[in-house]
Amino acid sequence: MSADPTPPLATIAVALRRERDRVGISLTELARRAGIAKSTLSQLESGVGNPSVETLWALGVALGVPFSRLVEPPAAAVRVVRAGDGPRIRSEHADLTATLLAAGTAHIRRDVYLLELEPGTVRTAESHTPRSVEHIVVGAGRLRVGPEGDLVELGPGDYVTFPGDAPHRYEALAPGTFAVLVMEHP
Amino acid sequence: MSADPTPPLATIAVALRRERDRVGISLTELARRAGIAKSTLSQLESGVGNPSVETLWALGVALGVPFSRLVEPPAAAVRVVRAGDGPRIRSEHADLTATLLAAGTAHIRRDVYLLELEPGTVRTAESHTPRSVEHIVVGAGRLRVGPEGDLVELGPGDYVTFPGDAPHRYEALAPGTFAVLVMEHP
DNA sequence: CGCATCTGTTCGTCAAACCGAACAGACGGA
DNA sequence: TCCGTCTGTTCGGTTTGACGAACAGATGCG
Repeated sequence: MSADPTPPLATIAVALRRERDRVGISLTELARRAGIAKSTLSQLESGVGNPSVETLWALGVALGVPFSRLVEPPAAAVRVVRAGDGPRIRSEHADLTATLLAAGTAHIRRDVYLLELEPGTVRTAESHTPRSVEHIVVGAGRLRVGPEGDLVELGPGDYVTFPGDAPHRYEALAPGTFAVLVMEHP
Repeated sequence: MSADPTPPLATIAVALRRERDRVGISLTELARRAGIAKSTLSQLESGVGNPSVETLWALGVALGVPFSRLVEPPAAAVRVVRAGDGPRIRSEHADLTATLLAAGTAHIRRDVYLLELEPGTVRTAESHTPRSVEHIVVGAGRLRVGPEGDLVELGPGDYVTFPGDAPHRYEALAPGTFAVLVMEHP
């Protein structure tokens, strides 16, 4: 779990260009939003220069991406898991099934679950590993979810993220509720 | 939005001190291992100064921690993005809106999108960055998606993953189709 | 004590990051 | 065509981050 020994001089250049293209704005516009000189940005995208943290931070904010996305340096076949397929982890406490869709690898700690819940019971999770984060998107039904004291109600298409290392709970409010859960482990 | 507006000037200071204490080495020793002047490190731990990326990167390597641990503020708070909210990237070619929900962090380069599509048009993507991977879970409607020649049809709860660096397409087959897209960038 | 060696700090110098303006090229409208 | 406005680039001038040495304080050993 050591850090990457490659100084991201060139990585920053391509990352800036990639993220800027994603947002779809010009170099001039990005420089204006970030509050930096466009000459500076031009040189950064050209791969020359060693930006200060403040400069790169401002760019990250303007691009709407986390800072690390700009500095961390940068395989698969078609696989389908139909609803109801896949290895299931059934909760013994509540009417809930968690289906592991894609387990993370060493470098990419990422688990994608499909949650299926039925109303009437509450699924509580004490806490996961420190600094873990949960992302949830509801596909159908209604879901009351979140840390104790910060519960929110979600409908189809609603999204919520919250720390996974604090006690939290899931509770379906309508039949046929399902959601996508992306759990990050540090 | 997603990026933190607070410049991590002070965050870096406490992070450096914390990680250095964890390793159990002196300021002088850390400066030597990182190949930077100890005066520079002293000022950084004092909260003054705005280090360059190279400098901070060297410190991250010497400390054996990922770069982002030195700059990212501690934890994630509860954040809700209601359906229809969030910054949208609207396609000009088809009836599709992509909403950026959560950009990835240090080791985990992952963007979570909520895709909303209407039938009748086809959204084609040439290719993203090499080795990128897409994960899709359909929330409602029907979706025909995948690389050219390997298209699959998905209903609510269905899941598919495929390489993102090859030409692929999205096509809604029913009104009100939406899906969760998790895109990984290497 | 006297000296060595560590701790982290402060100071002067230099290279470089940053800025602003001036620049050439592309595109669109009158 | 001519003008206006966008694109991104390159060029001096100013600001500042990084360096190395000199510094005071703490600890240890003969």
